[in-house]
Amino acid sequence: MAVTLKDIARDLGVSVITVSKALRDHSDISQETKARVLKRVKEMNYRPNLAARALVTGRTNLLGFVVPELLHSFFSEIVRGVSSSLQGTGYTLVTTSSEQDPKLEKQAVDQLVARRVDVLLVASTQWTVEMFRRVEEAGIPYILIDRSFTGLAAHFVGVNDEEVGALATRHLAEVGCKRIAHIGGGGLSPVVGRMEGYKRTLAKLNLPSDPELIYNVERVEELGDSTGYEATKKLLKLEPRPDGIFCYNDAIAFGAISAVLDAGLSVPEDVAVVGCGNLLYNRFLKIPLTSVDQQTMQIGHKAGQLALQLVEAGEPLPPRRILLEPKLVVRQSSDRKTSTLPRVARA
Amino acid sequence: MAVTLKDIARDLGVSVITVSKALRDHSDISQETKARVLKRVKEMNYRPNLAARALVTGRTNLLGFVVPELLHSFFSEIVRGVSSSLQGTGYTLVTTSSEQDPKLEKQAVDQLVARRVDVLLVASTQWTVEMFRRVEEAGIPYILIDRSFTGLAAHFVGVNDEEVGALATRHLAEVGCKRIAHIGGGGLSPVVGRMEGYKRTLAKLNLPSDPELIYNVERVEELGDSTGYEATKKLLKLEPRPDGIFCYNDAIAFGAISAVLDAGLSVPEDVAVVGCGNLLYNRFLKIPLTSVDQQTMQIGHKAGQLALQLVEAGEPLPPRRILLEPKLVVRQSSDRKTSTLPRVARA
DNA sequence: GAATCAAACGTAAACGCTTACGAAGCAAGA
DNA sequence: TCTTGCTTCGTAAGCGTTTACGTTTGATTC
Repeated sequence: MAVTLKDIARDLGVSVITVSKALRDHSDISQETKARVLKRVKEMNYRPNLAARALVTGRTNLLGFVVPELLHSFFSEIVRGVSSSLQGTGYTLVTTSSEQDPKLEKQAVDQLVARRVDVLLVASTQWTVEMFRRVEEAGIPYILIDRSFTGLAAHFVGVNDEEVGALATRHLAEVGCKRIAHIGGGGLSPVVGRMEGYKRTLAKLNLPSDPELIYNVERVEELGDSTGYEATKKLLKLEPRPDGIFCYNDAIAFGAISAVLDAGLSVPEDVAVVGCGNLLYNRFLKIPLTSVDQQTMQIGHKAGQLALQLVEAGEPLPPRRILLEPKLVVRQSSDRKTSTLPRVARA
Repeated sequence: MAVTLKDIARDLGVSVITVSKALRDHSDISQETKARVLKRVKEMNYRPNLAARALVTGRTNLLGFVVPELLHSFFSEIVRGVSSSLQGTGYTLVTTSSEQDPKLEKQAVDQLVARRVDVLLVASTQWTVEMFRRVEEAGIPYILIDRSFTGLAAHFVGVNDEEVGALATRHLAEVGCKRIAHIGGGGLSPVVGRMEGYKRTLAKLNLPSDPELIYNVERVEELGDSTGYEATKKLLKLEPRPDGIFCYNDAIAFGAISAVLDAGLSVPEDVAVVGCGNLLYNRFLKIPLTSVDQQTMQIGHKAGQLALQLVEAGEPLPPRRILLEPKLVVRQSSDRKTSTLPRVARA
């Protein structure tokens, strides 16, 4: 069916090897035959059989990327960034969603390992490190995206999550919030990091760091709008009531805002809300949402470049940790104009 | 590095063939040896080399899917639906975004054709049919998703777009709109179909079908919120002003609503707005958006199943056309409670 | 004019797997 | 005893490519 090297070789009266070499311009081949080959290749619309090549070279030219979900623009944008790095390189990106399910994630990783992808990118929902040990055994280099693990010396691309938490918390303080709550939870590194940044900042500013101001979810998949709604309903019952909420992500913040409004209170006057991720349509929301931008495109782009380096290197490289600086994007949900502290840039 | 059939065969004192057959349980192999093989395979954590298998069988167990973009939840949900069909089948889905660019789309398709994917799914941004001829030449079955082409007898999964247009337009009429505008344009089949449904419905209801009520964009990539904003600004200048806008998609509707509000008018009282696609967070918007749901998950799911049928069949099947019924989801942006016609179900 | 060398091309083998066919063993029917 | 047939396994070949190493040719050197 498809044109093979053999077809071209026969057609030109040379050996298969000559054609093969000409295509990857080996120094072995004369300019003249090289030209003849390339011409015929174009005419016959030859496409190398990548499976055959993979078999002999041991490289598939496939990159695997397992993300927790694709419905929000957050990971979609990271995927987009990775793709942009791969554009024109001949590498194909295989993206799989784990649907926030650690078991599905393992299956997806298994699939990609079985496919012998050259590099694996994972934004993991995993509790333990065991899965990655298996990837290591398979000899496949991998890069953690957005979420890292203590005790796992691996490549990582993401943001400084303590800084994320600090930015958000400090901003809420700046607009006059005195009791700042936080909705997060679960063991993921960004959750932990942001919580740290939140606590540290509260301490630094001498604001109350009351445990009951922190709402912790059990599992990752609960980090969505309905959780944000329920959590906020509970937080609003506290005495005294929190006047600012820092949410682990934007979806939670959507729910939080709804809950505040449903309680007959106003955003940002009674309660200011800040999310993380800076999703695509935050500015069209009921109350446009202030959010910590994590430079998703950049994360993806850098990760893609690192992935290419790892394949080119051909041998394990010492773990790199690429951290991007988060940026606060102020919108109505926190824009109280009652600044008590020096302000940060807005957008 | 990795365990091969040969390793297992040597280990068990049988031939490679026997192991191979046992794994795909051929009738050729006795229950006993089959059991021995499977046991050892598990112990040694053997994973077949899919590249090698692809080379000899000519099937890669890869499905390709080219989408226009992944940032909105629309295509992400379709991807999710496809994945759900593939779950546990051993097929891997390769999703690529064309970023609404016909050239990039061609490149992406070329890549996937070169990879010899077993089936190709495409939600195309193409003007012409030429690209698909090349896919046909390569002998790769393909399925059009969401967008079809007249004169291209191909498998298709999507909604009845005339019905989409009719649903939206009829609804706007039902809530009392007398001058209904439409924002769409470009040559894509859904655009054309919805416009048809819109016009037909206006005619049926004896409402004015004024050409100046229709805003046509030139190119696909313009079908976004900024276009919606600009288009609506112009539409609002008409005399008499339109009191309802049916938008080709939700992103356009976001912009439309913003423009109406910025003009000092109210939604839905002065201008009711309806979008299409029913994106994930429509209900959290400034004005929760009424939208025609296109059953994205279902589209993906059906497409995945059809794709599997096509591979299993191994030969070209007569083109199937799977049409899902669109459903109107009424929210605040059109909820005027001033019904003049019998109402449709709401959500 | 024999030895040396670089340039240009080819041979052999392998990557890991499957498909088609053949062979060995044993039981049953003639 | 010989054929027939079934079960169970193995042999041979090939999928399309690359890598390592040969071979040929003509030019260069002394």
